[in-house]
Amino acid sequence: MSTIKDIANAVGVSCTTVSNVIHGRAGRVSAETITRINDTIDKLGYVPNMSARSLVSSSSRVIGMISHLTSNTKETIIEDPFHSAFIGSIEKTLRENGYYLMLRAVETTADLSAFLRNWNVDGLFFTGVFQDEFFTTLSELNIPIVLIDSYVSHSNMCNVGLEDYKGGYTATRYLIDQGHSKIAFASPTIKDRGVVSERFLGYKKALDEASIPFRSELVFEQELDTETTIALGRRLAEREDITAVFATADILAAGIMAGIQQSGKSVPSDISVIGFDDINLCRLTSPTLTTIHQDAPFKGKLAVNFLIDLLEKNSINDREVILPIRLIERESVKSIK
Amino acid sequence: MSTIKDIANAVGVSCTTVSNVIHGRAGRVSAETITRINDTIDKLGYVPNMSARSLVSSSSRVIGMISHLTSNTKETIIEDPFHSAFIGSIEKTLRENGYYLMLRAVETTADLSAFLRNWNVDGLFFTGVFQDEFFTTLSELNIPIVLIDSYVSHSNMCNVGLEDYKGGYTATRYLIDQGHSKIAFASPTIKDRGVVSERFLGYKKALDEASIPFRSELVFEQELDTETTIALGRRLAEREDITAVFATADILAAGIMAGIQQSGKSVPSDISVIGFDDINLCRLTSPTLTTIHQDAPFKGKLAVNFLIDLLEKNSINDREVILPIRLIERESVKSIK
DNA sequence: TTGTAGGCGTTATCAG
DNA sequence: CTGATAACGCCTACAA
Repeated sequence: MSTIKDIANAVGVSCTTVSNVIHGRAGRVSAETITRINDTIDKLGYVPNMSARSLVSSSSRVIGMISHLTSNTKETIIEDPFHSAFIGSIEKTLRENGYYLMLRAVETTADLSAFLRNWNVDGLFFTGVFQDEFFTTLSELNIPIVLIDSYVSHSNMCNVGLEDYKGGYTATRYLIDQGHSKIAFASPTIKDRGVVSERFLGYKKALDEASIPFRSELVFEQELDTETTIALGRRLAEREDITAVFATADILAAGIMAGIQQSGKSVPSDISVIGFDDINLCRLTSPTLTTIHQDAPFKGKLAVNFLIDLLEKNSINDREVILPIRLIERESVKSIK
Repeated sequence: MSTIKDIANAVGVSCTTVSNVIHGRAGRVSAETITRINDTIDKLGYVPNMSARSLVSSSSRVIGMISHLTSNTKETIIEDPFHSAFIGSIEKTLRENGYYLMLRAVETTADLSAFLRNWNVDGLFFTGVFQDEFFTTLSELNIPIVLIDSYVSHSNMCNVGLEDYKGGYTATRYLIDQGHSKIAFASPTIKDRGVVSERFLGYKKALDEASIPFRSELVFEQELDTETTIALGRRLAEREDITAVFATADILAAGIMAGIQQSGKSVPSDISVIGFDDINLCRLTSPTLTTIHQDAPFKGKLAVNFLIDLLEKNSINDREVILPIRLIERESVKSIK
């Protein structure tokens, strides 16, 4: 547990000099002292005490990845298979830039700001933020924030998003092009100005363009747990007025597909299914799942780069990146032209 | 950003008294002062500066969840769908007990100990530790450590594991009971004294008990990425000397199943498949996947409870918990008796 | 080129 | 019951 003082004593210089060397303020120290100090640092195995640094500098190099717990959401973001896909790439990039990642779930805005002040948190990642009280708190926070998959914007935040509208449109349009017109829409709760609502608007747009009347009874808002999604598949299988389903998440699509199949019907012969995200699962189901692809690890990487630019006060060219989607044709959609 | 000093000034007492109240050392403070201080704390929105606490106490309430990066493992544990399942429950329980969770990937033991000293880390979670140099470092660490899924033990660590041997045995025995004798074993690299090797031993034991000779050409060690697992399924489908496969992970089993099906063969008619873990995916494939169940969130919860007991110096009844497995029969195994 | 000194917010010791 | 005071490790004016 050696400290700067130990190094200073060992070398026979003052703490200031050691500190200067550690921070690369080479101009003020003789070359010889620098090497002697560096050697001693290695020999004694000195590592900085971040608490002490944090205390004196009011910043910590701690980045929070926040998961907003709502009353009906007991799961944290971390458990969601899609989001966990990019947390690894976030940790990696942060680490390579000298930052540390804390995972934290919060229920209230008070929880959040307490957490931030507890640790002098330097920056934040947030996913799926809506235009609500929470967002207001965030916008007053005065630390760099990168929003992922959120349709809100503010001058001191950056956004990494996806062509959700286009994705919804593309999926639906594809089904229409294959001859479908009785197309169900399945998703979690459609909250205003969120990822899902954008995809929903895309769905409606495609219908509209093809002069297919929108029917609200074909919209199914569901939880994403496996039981519920399979049950939905069963219900869908019984209806005569549906030939295709657009599900806004692959796990939902897979559950629906399983439910349909368990009802003795077939995908895509009886009902076609298209998903969203292109997670690994898509290639493991039978039939394989046609879906809208997005690059989750890349999303994570972009988010970190944004945050690091903000933290290091680099100039930001844009405040927002919207990643492209693309259709991946597999086997779960049948042409009925 | 109010501090203890601010509170002290506002109330007209000393920092010491405020600190005493904050830490519930009620005996030394008058009831009236206590309420006045608490009121002011609420009014001013005081939250403790953890860096300052950490600095003076050499402990931080930070718990590290460490992911060991090896040269051939670029992925961090966090990306693994099975492990990410319990990280949420770990964060939750830690938080409820006043701890904070840092995620960190390390390559070397030096990385690890630097990290620990950077933050005065109070405790650690580790998964899949082997009897190697890394373990030696861990055992000299002198902070509470909880090992998950690791077949090494040490006096200052606790273990949360699973009946892996029994799981391997049960899966294989089940296949045998269904009339199979040409049973392949598929897994990631079998490292000595690891989860996989235990399951492998269980597999061999079951074969042995049934007087089925072990054939090393039926052992397939593979990476777990989707491409590779599907390719393995294809290879397996071409062989005449296999009627069943035991895969040590559901994602592997699912990939194999997909590969078999994509080769035009059928599961379970041509080849039976049994997995391990019982993740959600098992109910989404077609046929649904017969597997060995384990309770991942519960594993996480146990691990945290262990760690908290160690941290708070509660007496530990056992240093080790081995969670039970059980067979879940679904549709991917066919009786050929 | 190097050193001194004060302070970041908190806790603990000891004295009143 | 309450209050000074020193210390944790580090940083940064400012001084030499």
